[in-house]
Amino acid sequence: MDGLSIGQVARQAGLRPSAIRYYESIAVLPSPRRVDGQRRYDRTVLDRLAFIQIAQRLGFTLTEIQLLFHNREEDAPLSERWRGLASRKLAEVETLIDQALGVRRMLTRGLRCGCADLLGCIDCVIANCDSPPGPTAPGHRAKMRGKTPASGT
Amino acid sequence: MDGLSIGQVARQAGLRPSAIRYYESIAVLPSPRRVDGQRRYDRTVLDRLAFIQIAQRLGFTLTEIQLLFHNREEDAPLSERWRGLASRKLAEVETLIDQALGVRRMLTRGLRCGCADLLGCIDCVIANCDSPPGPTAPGHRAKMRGKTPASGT
DNA sequence: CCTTGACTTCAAGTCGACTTGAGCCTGTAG
DNA sequence: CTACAGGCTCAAGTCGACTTGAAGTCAAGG
Repeated sequence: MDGLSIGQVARQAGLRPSAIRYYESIAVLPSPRRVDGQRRYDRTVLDRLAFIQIAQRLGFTLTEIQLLFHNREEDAPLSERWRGLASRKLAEVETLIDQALGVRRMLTRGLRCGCADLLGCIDCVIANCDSPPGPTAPGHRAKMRGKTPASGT
Repeated sequence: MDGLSIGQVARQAGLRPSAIRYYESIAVLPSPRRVDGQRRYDRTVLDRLAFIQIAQRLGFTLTEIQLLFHNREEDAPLSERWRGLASRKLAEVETLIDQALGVRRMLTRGLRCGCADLLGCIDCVIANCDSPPGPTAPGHRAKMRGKTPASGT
């Protein structure tokens, strides 16, 4: 058969057909050619979907992803806006990576130390101790505070 | 004043008071003591909130976070369930980090190369080229396929 | 005194990301 | 021929995570 059906694509991407139709409806995926009214995709769509899924996990909204994809449309100064968005997102991804490394540390430590839950572990990890939920090591708290202040009006 | 008001906490955490009340209502935050009917927090709540925000960005749901926090309740074999959840999450965080590194590469390359948008860049990056959206470097596509198949019935 | 601002509760609304359902068409297998 | 597995559209429903609105309490200040 010449091209993938929506079902095949869905299966290979780990999605439901409805999700793919939805992506198309919001222009995150291009509308593919039709054979007899049915969508036919080529394999490159799988790369797109893979990227979309990862980007989503990284906190991109579908709207942002859509912008990343075809910013060329419109009268925008061609790649200019893309670069803006992309570099902003790059920064976000970098801080996300930092934070993820932090959480990884937290979880690894948490699993190694004796805490019964994160409540203990947070203090424990913040205090940089490797040991049980002990009384409390002194003051160097507040470390991973680094969010976007944002959230206007 | 003895303890932080909900407004102060919200401001410092970059949230709205309503979000904090919401967290309390779903038991992600413990119900704090009240003075004259009003909530009074101590500063440790800020650490909790910082953790919550990061965990959310990493894809944890509030429900999961709630479980991470007080798994000690209930008849669960104490830290056992916590460890289960935590190590599952640890694995997720690790693959997330990998993927984030991948996306970072993609964005950096994209910004360095001449592509007008991600459509070009995806191919470009997958093809591992450093150059413009050229005709197409040959066949080594499909690289970053590594998701959880998941998504049952 | 009365307004203002910050707080309270509770119900309902919103937004993003899908899913589900109704009603229809179509190609293949028994 | 009929059944059944897909596919199609479009509208409505769902879920998580909050926000908003209505209606009320309370303390400080002009």
